[in-house]
Amino acid sequence: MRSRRWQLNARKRTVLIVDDHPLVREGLKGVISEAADLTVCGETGKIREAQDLARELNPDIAIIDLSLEDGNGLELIRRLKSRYPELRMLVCSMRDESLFAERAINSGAHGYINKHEVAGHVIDALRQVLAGKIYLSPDVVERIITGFAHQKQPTAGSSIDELSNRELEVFWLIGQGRSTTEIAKQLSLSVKTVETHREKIKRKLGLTSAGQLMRHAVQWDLEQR
Amino acid sequence: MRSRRWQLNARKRTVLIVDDHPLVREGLKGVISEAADLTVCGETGKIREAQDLARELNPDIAIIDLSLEDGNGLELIRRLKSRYPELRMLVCSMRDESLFAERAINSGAHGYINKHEVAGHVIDALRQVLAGKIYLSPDVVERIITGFAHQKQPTAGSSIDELSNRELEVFWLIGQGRSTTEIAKQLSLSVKTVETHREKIKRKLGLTSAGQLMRHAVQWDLEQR
DNA sequence: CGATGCCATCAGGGATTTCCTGATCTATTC
DNA sequence: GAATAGATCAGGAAATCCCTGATGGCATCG
Repeated sequence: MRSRRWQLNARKRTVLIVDDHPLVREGLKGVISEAADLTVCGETGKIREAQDLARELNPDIAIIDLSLEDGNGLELIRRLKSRYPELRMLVCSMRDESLFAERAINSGAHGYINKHEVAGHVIDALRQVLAGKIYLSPDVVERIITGFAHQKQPTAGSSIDELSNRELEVFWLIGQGRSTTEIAKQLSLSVKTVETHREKIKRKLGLTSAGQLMRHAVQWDLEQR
Repeated sequence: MRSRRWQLNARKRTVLIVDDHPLVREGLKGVISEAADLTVCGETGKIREAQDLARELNPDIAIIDLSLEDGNGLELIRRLKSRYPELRMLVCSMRDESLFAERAINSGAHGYINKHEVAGHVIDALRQVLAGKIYLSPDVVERIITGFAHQKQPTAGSSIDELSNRELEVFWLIGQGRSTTEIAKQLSLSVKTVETHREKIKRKLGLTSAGQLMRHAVQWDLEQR
């Protein structure tokens, strides 16, 4: 078996699991335990515990879900990043939106994989991230690419940062559930202008329909706590 | 003679896992494999496959998630119930609303447990359901009881459990960002029918526009972690 | 300076969705 | 068996979506 090599020459890399679903943790443990070069050193579903465990166990990599029992995974990523710059972080979320992937990467994560992906991909993702690379789910990559298709270079900023002030204003109002007419009235604009803003926003965020736009706007709005 | 009757005298009870998260399936397999009286005979994340597997494998019990790749778990429960009345069914959902527990039980399920519960409870739940009992998560029980205590609320509250099963299904799909046409296609319905469902939902929830409906649906969907 | 690019504004027009009303059939309830 | 609720679908006017294109303002850069 080729796995012998790892066992002989290198210690196993340690993985900390942070996910608020016990069954998902169980699944991850099972899958990871089959990899000869990886071992799970700890698990939790809470942000506070995750920080404690990171300190105590000093893992090589953390696999982090975005929705945790006591808060937002993004916040955890930022904290771990600032305190343990060497720690690799792979986000494993059930939300398949690049919206979150970008935010996660920007917050300091090194990869994003969603739970619907075949379990086998997790090992690949972990190894790639441990090797210093960035791992993204194929569909996330596609989404990001279409989102940045019209740009010269993929800047590190979130797509939403690319919105102009006016566009952001419209985006925000969309997130409130306002109709095009209402927005036009509130901003004293023509309905046609608002429609154009919506088109621009969609293009910049790589969205394909009004429904998608609305969904992202609402999510973003709710994310702003 | 041994006290462990099932190990000697009875075959292991077979479990079919229906869940659209590969990692959760993995976790369930791991947990169930530790029970001496239970064995996993099959797994899938799709309604169609679930029906096929139920026919081929004739499991003793199915553990079913409500959100599946190609539709609603409640629908699956109804179909399995009508075709295999002997089949026991335990719902294992990430949605912790008693709303769903009641609907699941009414649709023919024999238990409801949510994924946040400790993995150990799953075995208990499976055994109780196999023994002919109804299993409900403690918090679900509590919710139902308190719900009975409050009984009818003033209609101004506009609650989601006013929605019929079909309406809830549509509401759910709206929250996923699906368009009316997509929903119609997925449910094999006329667009007009879906439109009517949307109208009904709006009326029941006290909403005034498509935007409001979308916003609430997305918000609700996100709350179901 | 002139070219270029981004921004904000608005229009045309066909395709699609929304919104309101009403109809039919079925199942359940009282 | 009448009443109520659910699920299904249709018609038609209003609103919107979506794509394309246009205008003027303002900045930057070579």
